[in-house]
Amino acid sequence: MKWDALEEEPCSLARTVAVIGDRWSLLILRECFLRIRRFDEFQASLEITRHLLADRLKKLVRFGVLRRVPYQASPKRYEYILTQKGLDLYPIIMSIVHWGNIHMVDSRGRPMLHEHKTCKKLFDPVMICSECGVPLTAKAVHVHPGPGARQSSPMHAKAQERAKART
Amino acid sequence: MKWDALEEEPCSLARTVAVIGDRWSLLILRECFLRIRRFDEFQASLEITRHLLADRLKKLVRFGVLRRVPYQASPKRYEYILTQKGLDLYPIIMSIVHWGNIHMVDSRGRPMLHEHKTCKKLFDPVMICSECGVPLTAKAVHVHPGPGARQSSPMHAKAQERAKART
DNA sequence: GACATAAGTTCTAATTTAGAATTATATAGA
DNA sequence: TCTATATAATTCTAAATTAGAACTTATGTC
Repeated sequence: MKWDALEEEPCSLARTVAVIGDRWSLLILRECFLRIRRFDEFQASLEITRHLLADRLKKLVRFGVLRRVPYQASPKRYEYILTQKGLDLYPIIMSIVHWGNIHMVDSRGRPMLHEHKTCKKLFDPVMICSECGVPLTAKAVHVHPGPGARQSSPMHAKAQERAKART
Repeated sequence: MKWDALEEEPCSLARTVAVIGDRWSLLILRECFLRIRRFDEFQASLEITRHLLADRLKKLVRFGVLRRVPYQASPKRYEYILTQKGLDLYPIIMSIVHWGNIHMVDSRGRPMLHEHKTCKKLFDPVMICSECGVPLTAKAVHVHPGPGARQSSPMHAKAQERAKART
């Protein structure tokens, strides 16, 4: 499957993966949320080649996640700032960081702590149901095809049957 | 930067990206949460080459996200099931799907709908603060270095100063 | 005996990424 | 004027990764 095909898949995960599903994009976005904005700043804090950095920034701009904004007229210089669409990636970034905090830290402990300005406490993110407020687990969620669904493959259906039989 | 270096970074995001930060791993995990377990089922529902699928499954097993379990003795056959560490990826998957639902769907609408078995309603995931329960936004969070932190680079510090000046 | 199933492995060609060097445009100083 | 610096890239070659197809192994079935 080509990258371009991913964008067209009738699947919200696949389409999001087309935007952020490579390691550099996620690391660049981490920097964005840490207030990094300029080409050379990204390049200094990530050990990314200039080539790839230019490419990924272009991609993120094309998808509307970043906006390329002039900050100086002569010579023309630009910085890359998060759009609302980009800011909306925050739960993804936070849940990735949180999983790493739980499952990937070494003996020295967490590299970063998060403080909620609203309540002034160190916190972890918790994902809840918008309707009843209960924390979500995979087993408590049932998936239905929506209006944008595609027929699932025969093998997929077969696997679903086996899954049901297991329950 | 090599993939192996990512795992060693003093950053929970980078370390998680080392595990799930490529498109195939995320798509494979999507299938896992949809109850797909067997090699040929993965291969049929994703248009992945057998080569890469074998490679990625091995990686996910190595990281403890999947477990390779025999389901038939002769000939020996295995299936791949999520460990608790793997199940804990659910908030990441859900937040990725949700962002796609908001920002990437076409006119036909969402490919999938989620029903919460607990309250029996269609829902969206919401990320809240573990301490005060308020929904999280990037701007309401302040980041501190934790015990596992590394000194940030001079350029990073410079960028942070500029960020402060902007506020 | 021929064919089918499941879970891979192996091979070559195409694509992507790494790493270093170079370009473009303008400012600042000797 | 000449030289050096800053910022944001682009270009080049070599190395690594991925795509796509064919092959392997160990049964079980018609």
